[in-house]
Amino acid sequence: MAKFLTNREENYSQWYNDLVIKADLAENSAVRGCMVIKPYGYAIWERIQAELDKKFKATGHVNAYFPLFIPKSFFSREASHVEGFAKECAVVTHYRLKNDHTGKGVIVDPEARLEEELIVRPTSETIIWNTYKNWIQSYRDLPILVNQWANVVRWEMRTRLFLRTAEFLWQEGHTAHATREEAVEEAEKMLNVYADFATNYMCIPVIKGRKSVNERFAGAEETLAIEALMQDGKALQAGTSHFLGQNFAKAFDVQFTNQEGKLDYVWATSWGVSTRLMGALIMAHSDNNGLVLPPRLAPIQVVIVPIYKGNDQLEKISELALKLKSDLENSGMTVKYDDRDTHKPGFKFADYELKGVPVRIAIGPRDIEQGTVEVARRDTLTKETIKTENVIAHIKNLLEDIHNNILQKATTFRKENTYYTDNWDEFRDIIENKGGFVMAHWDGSPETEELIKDETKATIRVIPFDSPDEEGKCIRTGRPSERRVLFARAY
RNA sequence: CGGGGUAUAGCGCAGUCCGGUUAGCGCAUCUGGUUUGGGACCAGAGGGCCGCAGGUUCGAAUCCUGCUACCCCGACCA
Repeated sequence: MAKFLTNREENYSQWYNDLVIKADLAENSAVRGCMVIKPYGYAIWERIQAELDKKFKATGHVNAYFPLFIPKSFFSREASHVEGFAKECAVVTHYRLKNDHTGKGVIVDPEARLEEELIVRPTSETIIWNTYKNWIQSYRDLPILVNQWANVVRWEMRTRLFLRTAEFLWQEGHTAHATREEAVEEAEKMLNVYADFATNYMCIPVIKGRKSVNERFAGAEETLAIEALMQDGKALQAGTSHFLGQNFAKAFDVQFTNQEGKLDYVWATSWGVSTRLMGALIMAHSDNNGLVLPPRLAPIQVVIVPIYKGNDQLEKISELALKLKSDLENSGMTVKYDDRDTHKPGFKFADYELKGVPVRIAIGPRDIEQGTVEVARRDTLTKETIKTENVIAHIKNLLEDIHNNILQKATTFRKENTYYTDNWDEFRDIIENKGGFVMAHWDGSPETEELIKDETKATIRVIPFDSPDEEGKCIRTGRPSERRVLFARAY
């Protein structure tokens, strides 16, 4: 089985690379660091978008679109923001090509230099706050709750499909508020939206918390994040939400008149998730047979494969298959009937397993005779024979079972790979040899975090919200600590 | 951006050291037939500017120079 995939236990990162390609999710393009997201991969992203978009709308947000290009001068307005992104910006300097005078090919027209260079957005805070300045005069104009679905570019040195690409797709929410409290509440609310989505749609349990100063977003006063644990024991940040304070309002002079008639700067948040979630989805659940997709995000939830000899059999089987398909669809499921005659059933079985389709129905002549179908589930790779009249209800329940099982499995895995330690040698041993989350005490200083990072490659993923107050000593320096924080090596 | 590796048919590779028939092999593709309850079999066929651009040579996949992309390891990051 799965003889085309690298074994997960032998070489996890090669397994991941193979899987992305073989499951037809994405491939590298002719442009360095930029991927082509293939139809099946994009279909999963569309499912992610659809569900998140619903949640954004349900929490009062609206979609809009801002430019891809940002004038260079905008970046220098917020000091730490420039510093954070300067090293990875693509810059547009010219607006025209012309024919090369030697005859072949085109060159950049040196006379078409832009007066002000444009930055391809690595994120949109600057252009958006420059715009919000015109939208906001009074407290009556607030809050502004805008999201945009867009692509952004960060010129990464080393890229991996979905996990880190030079161009990626994401959504970025940018909100403006009259009070600090309201903005803080918004940032927390959206983090909860992400956490809920990760858990209940992606079947990935996450730890919510604050980022340390070192890991904070450039320009934020506070960065909140959800962290997920991958099967190789590395952490992956699955969503971030920033409380931006008045930093961008001050940088772009966005003031409003409050109810007391006084001028004040606007309070801001921004929050986002990217196509990196695809990487999380793949790495959290999949196995040596291929993808394992959570039913709520699977583009195809049920596939029906006919097994037949000759057209007579196929006709009978198709009749039942099409009836089942339409009944399942009427019950809200997405179904594909694969009656291609160009591939054998065994090939199709393996192929849909590779692609992570949660449920497969096989119908052969024996089933027609006995009034049954064979139902196989992807997560456990088990099969059972079900009476045809029960199949709709059965599969509806089965999809729920699969959802719960995948989530349960991921939760158990995380539990088994979360360690508590107060001993530095043990800490190093866990990080180096076992991987996983390590809850340990930290003295709260950026210097100590940096030191631990240099020595172990582990960083503080988050300071968890639910980490209880607990007197202790810093794992590295022995200085006093008030609570445990979450350490791990990260993607 | 530093170190290492790779680039030959759609995919995976051999050939490159030591230049010399018509550049091979497996998978995939196409045609015909037999098949179909876990990645089918037999027979035949098609497919190549040897990554790109220069150079050396009577002659270059093979030697030299430059460029580009990908993979692995570091530094940086969602």
